[in-house]
Order: sequence, then structure tokens, then C-alpha cells
Amino acid sequence: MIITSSSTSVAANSTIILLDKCTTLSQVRQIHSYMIKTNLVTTHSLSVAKLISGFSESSNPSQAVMLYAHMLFCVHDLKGIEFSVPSVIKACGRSRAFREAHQILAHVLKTRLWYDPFVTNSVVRMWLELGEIELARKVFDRMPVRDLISWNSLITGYLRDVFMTMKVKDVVTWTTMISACVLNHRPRKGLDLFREMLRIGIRPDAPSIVSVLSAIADLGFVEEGKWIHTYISANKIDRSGSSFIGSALVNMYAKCGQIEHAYHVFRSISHLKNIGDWNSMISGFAIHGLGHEAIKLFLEMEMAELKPDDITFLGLLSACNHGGLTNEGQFYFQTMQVKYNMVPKIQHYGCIIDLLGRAGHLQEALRITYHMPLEPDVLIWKAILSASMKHNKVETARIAALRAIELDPEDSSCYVLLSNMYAKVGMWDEVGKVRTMMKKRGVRKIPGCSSIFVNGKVHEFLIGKAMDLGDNENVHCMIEEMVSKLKLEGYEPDLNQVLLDIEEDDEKESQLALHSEKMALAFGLMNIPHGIPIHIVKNLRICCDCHSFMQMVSKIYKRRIVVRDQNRFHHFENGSCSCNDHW
DNA sequence: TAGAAGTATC
Repeated sequence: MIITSSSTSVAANSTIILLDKCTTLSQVRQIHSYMIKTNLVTTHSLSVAKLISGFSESSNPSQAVMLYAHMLFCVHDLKGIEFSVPSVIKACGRSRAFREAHQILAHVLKTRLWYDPFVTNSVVRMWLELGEIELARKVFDRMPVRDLISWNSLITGYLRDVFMTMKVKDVVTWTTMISACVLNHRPRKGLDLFREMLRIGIRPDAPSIVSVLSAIADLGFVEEGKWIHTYISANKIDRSGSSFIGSALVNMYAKCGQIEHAYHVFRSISHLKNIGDWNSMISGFAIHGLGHEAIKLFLEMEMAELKPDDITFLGLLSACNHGGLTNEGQFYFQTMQVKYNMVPKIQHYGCIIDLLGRAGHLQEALRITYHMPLEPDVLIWKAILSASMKHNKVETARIAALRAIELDPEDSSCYVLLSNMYAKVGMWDEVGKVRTMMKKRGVRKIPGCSSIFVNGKVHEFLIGKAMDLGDNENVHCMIEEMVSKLKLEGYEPDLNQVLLDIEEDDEKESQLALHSEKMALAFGLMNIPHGIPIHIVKNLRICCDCHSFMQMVSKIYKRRIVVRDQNRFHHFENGSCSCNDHW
């Protein structure tokens, strides 16, 4: 557990680490009063809230409950302690503290906290975590405000409950759960379930393998993927023409950054390749920015007289988009309509609009947006927004952002992009307004998270924070070293990338240096031997500063770096990136 | 007895 603020002193960090190891209330009390005395933590709510929230996610969540109780009884003038309630509720669930769970619910019911969906949703999740489906339902039925999160929690709870109560489960039961996890963006849970299924002796079949490969592809864990690949061969899992295994393997290797391996698997498919096999390979080339390779494969497919479908064209257009092949993209957008008589779907429009926008043809992109036979969706407006930002069209960006927000008010990325644009041109008042709008609507920015596989283990990083505490301090030192080394070579931090309205450039710079992908990179440099590429997976799009940072590191440290961001792969080598700054 | 659960997507 650690405080996330970059300005936190090393002393405070060490003390908090110490706190994390306490097992009794008296120990927590002792150290906490020491922190107050030495001014490491004031009795102000913010630092206590951080402590409690940190504890609630730590390996010993009961400490959050203890500290909260301690604060309530011993520090009477503590303002804002109610902000810690959701963390305490979470901690009750995680530490299986039934008695405290009932107590805190009684407290919530008596106060205005009952009208805060953030709090009541936490209560629902707590009961579900504790296996109390009926109690969760009772709270759900009675809570005054229900939002999407409330419904999602309940569905997940019911699903898990049904699954847990089934005494006899077969491979289909497990596969249903695994694919539900993948669909709900919980690939790690899906992989865990697959392992559990193997452990209890259920033999996987083709669909279960396909599901878990999809989870692994999302995670980018190539070692796990190789293990499944070996398992398929050793156990002669069905690889007939009707199977999806070929395409799932190609997809897995491509999304794990091993495009050559994906291609090798594609070529070695022994049965007559089905459309899915081709589509996976074309889409694989697309995320690696290999536009020409995708086109070549498409032509080969045509030669083989295989009829492309809408996903083939989406892959192809996306490949042209990521490869910067503007003319080719427009040509194939026509081809699908004229030669193949296909009606483009919203996704095809999205792709071609994005392609035109990136290439600087913003007017043409807008023309299509306003004249297409379908209603433009949020992704199209986001494409227009990105293009406008890239070419400094503030007014178009503003219109596009507002349309996107109107269509999906809960999508934080639209607000972030808009705020990003205002920040870029220094309109800090507008940045503030966007932030207020987000706050009012309860929209929260998705935190950037990067992961890296080192020595058989996945290490995750959030901004300024290694999930594995042991890594944290070394990584911070390494980043400092890297920044100074790069500055000597001309690196200038791109402070426009910092979305917060921070006045001081120093503070902006330290925020920037702590981006999760830089943390993962520093960790990789320290722990991955020379000659072996450093693979990083990021949940969001890589920012411009991190992109140029990686380019420079690849040159100065003579390392190959492969980053998979939300959209595509970036292969950094000798100072340049495979995306040619086109992403 | 077969079937269910499964891939590729801006």
C-alpha cells in the first residue's frame, strides 16, 4: 500500500509501508499517532482517506476498518471522514468482516450517505463479496438512486452465485463463464477460471481453448499463449476446418506482439483456411501497422476465390489506416461497395473517417460524417475530435467532443480529449469547466495501467505506483536516471500532455515522468537482459511524450521496445517507431 | 444422440 501523490516524501512512504505490516489495532494507532506528530500525515481527511483507501486494497484490508474505527472514536474533529466510507465498506467485504458490515450499513441507513449511489453501490458489492445475495438484493431494491454500476454489480453477483452453487459443472459451464469474463473485459479472471478448470481435472475442448486464447490475447501474456499452443498439439485438440482454433492462435500471437509467429501459425494451418483464419491474420497485420502485408494477403485471398466479408474489409481498412495508406484505404472502401456489393457498416465509416482525419483531410472526413446514411456514433465523433486536435482545429474539436459526450455521457475519454485539447492551447479555464462537468456527472478518468512480463511474473504499474511494492523505489530512481540521460541528448518533456491544471512546470514534469508505461519501461530496462525486447501492454493510448521518450530510450539504451496500446502496436528501435508517428 | 460453450471489429 502506498500513497500515490508524487510529492509524498520517502519517509512517509516507508512509514506507510510499515503501517501496512501492522496486524493489531494498537500497532496501527501507534504508528498513526507517530505520523501525526511528525507531520507525515495530518489529521486532515485527505491523508486519512488515502490511508484507508490504500488499506482497503492491501493484502490486509481489515486495517482499513480498524483505522476508520480509530479515527471515529479518537479524533473527534475530523472533517470529511465520510469520504472514506466506500473504502471501509469495500474493506469489510474483502476482509469478511460481517459484524462491521452490518454496523456500517446501519450507519449508512441513518445518514445522508444512503442517498449517495457511490456508497450504496459499495454496499451491494460488499454483500455480494460476502456471498449474501439476498442482502445485496434487499439493498438494491431499496436504494434511492440506482445507476448502471448498481445493475452491473447485481448481474455479476447473480452469475457468480449460480456458478458457485452448481455442484456438477462440465466443460460447457466453465467455457460459458470464461467467455463471459472475456466479454466483460475481465480476461485475467477468465484465465484463472481456465486454470481452475484444469486443476479439478476437466479436459478442455476446442471452444474452451478458443475462449482462453481470447483472454490471453487481451492480456498479452505470450508465455501463457505458447503453453496453450503446446497443449493443443500435445492433446490433439480439434483443429479441423470448422474450428476457430487457427484464427484464435493467430489472433493471440498477433496481440501478444509476435506477428511473425502469428504468420507462421497462419501458414501452417493444415486444413483449408476458413474466412476467420484470413480475417485474424489481416487484422493482426493491421494492429502492427503492416498495411502492405495486409493488402498482399487480401489479394491472395481474392486469388483463392474466397469471398471477403465485412470483417475482412474492416481489417483491411484498419490496416490502411494504421499503415498511413490513405489512397489505398479509400480505394478499398470503394471496392467493398462497388466490386463486392457490400453496404458499409458504421465501423467501416468509422475507419475511413479516422483514416481521412489522420491524413489531414478533415473536410472530407466531416463531409462523410454529415452525409453518411447512418447516424454517426461516438467513435466517429472521437475520430473527428482526434483529427481536429492533431491539426489544431479548436472549434471543430469542441463540436465533435460535445457530440461525443452527448452520445455517451459516461465515456470519460471524450471529456479527457476535450480537456486535453484545451490544455494544449493553454485554455485552462475551459479545462476547469470540463473537469467540473465530469465531477458533476460522476464521470471518472480511467487510470492508465501498464503491464510487463518479467521472470515468469506479470508486473503492473499505475501512474507513479508499482502494484508490487518491492518494485516501486527502484523504478522511481531508474526513471530519474533515464530522464537526466535523455535530457542530455535533447529530450524535452512535453508538458502539454499533463491534463491537470498544475501551475508549476516541475510538478507537471514529475507527473509526466510517472506515466505507467514509463514505469514499466524502467522496470523492464532493469530486469530484462540486453538483446531481449521489452514488451509492454497499456490499457489506454500511449501519450505523445511517452512515445518520444520510448523512441529515445530505444536509441540511447540500444533496446528494442514493443508497446501495445489500446489501438495498436508500436515497435521502437534505434530511435524510431514502426508507426511512423501515425497512431 | 446431439447439443451447448468458441475466433477475426473503428
